[in-house]
Amino acid sequence: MSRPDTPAPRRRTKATSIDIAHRAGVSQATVSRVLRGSPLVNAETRRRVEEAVRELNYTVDRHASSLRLQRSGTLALLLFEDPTADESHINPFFLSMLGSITRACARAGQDLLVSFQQLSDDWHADYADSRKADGLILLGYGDYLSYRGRLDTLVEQGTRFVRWGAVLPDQPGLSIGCDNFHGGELVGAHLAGLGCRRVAFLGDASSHYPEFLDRYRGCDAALRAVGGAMDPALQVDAQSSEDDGYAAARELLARRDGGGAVAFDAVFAASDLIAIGALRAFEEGGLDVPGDVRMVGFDDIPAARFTHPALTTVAQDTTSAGELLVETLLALVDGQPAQSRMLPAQLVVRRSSGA
Amino acid sequence: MSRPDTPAPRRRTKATSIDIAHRAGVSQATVSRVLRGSPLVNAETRRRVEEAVRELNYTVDRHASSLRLQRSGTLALLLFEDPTADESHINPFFLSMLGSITRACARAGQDLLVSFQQLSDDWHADYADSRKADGLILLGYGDYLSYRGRLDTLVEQGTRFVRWGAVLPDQPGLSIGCDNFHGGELVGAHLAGLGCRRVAFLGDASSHYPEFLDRYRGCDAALRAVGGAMDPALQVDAQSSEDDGYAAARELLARRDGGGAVAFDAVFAASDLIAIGALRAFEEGGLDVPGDVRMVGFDDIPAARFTHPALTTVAQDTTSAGELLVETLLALVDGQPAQSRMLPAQLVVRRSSGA
DNA sequence: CTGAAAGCGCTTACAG
DNA sequence: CTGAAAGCGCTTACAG
Repeated sequence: MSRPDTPAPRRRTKATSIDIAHRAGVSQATVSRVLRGSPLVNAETRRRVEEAVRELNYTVDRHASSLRLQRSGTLALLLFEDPTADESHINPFFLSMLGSITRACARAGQDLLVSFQQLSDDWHADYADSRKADGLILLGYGDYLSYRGRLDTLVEQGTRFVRWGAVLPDQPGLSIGCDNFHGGELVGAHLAGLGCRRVAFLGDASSHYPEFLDRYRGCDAALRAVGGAMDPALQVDAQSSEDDGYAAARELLARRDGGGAVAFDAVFAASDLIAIGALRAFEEGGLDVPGDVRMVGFDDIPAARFTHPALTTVAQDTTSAGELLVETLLALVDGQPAQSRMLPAQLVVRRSSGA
Repeated sequence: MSRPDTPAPRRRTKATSIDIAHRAGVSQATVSRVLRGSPLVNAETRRRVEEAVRELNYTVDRHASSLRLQRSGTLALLLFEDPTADESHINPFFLSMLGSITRACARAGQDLLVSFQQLSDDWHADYADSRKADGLILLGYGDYLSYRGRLDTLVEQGTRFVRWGAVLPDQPGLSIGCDNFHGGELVGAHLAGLGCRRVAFLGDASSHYPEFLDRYRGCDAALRAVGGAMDPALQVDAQSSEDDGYAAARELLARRDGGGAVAFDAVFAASDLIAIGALRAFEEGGLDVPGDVRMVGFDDIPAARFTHPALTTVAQDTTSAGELLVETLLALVDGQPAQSRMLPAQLVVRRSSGA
């Protein structure tokens, strides 16, 4: 613990490139060159500067650098939430996207600013305009048609952004998304193979929610291949929460038992959270899964392995998704060509479908 | 789609305060005063400036502002991970902390930089020194003794930081944590009340992992109150993953059936993830929970509701935790008094303890 | 290969 | 109440 007799360092005041320059006996410009890896620096000079940098524990001031470069080295992740969502819970699927995006940013040497937004907030102004971030990653459920206009504004303003969601033909900006149609097909084919023909769908299936709609259509296509089809009487709206799923399943039971008298032998829930809510409603209603009804979800959130019975679902590759989102956004920021992309979906069979 | 005949805006070049000044017919300094809410501005002047700001969709450039103010308005969350952890999965408990911290930052008007770190990385340099953030929030499991030295360095350098974890007496910097000892007591009292006297503990219970150690000791204290005690022969190391829990439970079974011949009537898993792994091991081993063994976890992660049987556990108040972490860190950054704090723990009884 | 200088876009003490 | 000016800490074209 004895102090060596080096001059007492002035704490609190961080070293600047000028301090380094003095110490290394060069100009401040040369320090900057070394730090930015310029090739026009003599090897010995470089060595001296690097030594001083190490001794003073110097790091480039990011604000000064960003101001000068007009580039922040930072990406922002805006996670949109349903304003009705429970304060403390975020859809686990997005949480795992957040994890993979964070990792992808780290690998790409980018910092990541994370923010939860209400769809109603004034987000575009905040991030891109103030140059806090070079580009935006947009993530979240929500009514697509209601925020589409915002995307147009973003494009108009020249903001660089990539969206996670349905990959649609005439869409503003770029999107990375799961191949939801094929995911739906996998579900439909799986259920059809098990003899199901009356597949209920829990989830909005309109152009307001294009991801869900694609899942619905994919399932429909697979049923049609065996002479069946989805029945609109078996579709009940639900957005994304467990409670939505619970309510939707109750509604489905009411239709079956009420005047509607519609029968179903399987349920395709548009998300795992919806499926979990539905599972609860069925358990309360005395319906056995998969005995009486087979159940399939979508997303493969961690909890899907632990539901009772364990949930058959469609996994989206969140690791690749995060990488692709970051990669695509950086291409955009660098003015390089970039395009929307769809990622493969994969069926994960567990007990709830009784396969 | 027809363009109104407004002059074609020059895109790409964001407006600066000088543009606003020209438009409002004032000096650039006055624009800055208005934007920072200075009281020394005439009401009419203020109005004109605000109008120009709106018209040009102006936002203050954060880098310039931060450079001048020597303050970034940004906090950084460093999430440490076990280097051995599965790439794609983060402990759900930390994910929910992340959620609450993000919200707390938003409420406090702070931006949040999120980064995953290995305990071995050179993190302190990166964030505080480069002034990317005004302060750090440190989150994560890991061997406390092995990173303690880093905390000392942080303190020495005058870095502002708050740590989530065990609140220890002689600790460098401030910590916010759950009252782990009391959490353990709740578990011990609950199990004792159900007649258990032989409680196994799955988790490291050394000063390397002070949070787990406190949980262990709390449970021990509660058992002692009824004339029992924890038995070191029933403690098996496990860090935090499900696989650790699985392995630890297997080891426990081996001890019971092998030369050790140690009996147990309950298991207290140091985390829910460990409990979930143990549940799997017991199911494979043909042990019924809670019939043969009662099981209690810690954290109340979302999946705890869905395990089979549903997991009795100790909930930590992540919402308050996030708020307190941010609040405390901001006090530190502002040079105001701040202190370490413990948050209450709450027992959540579900089926796995057979209560 | 290196240095002196301009300038990125702000904020605020200073002078009126 | 307002403006002119200095300066936050960098990066890089320019001139040698």
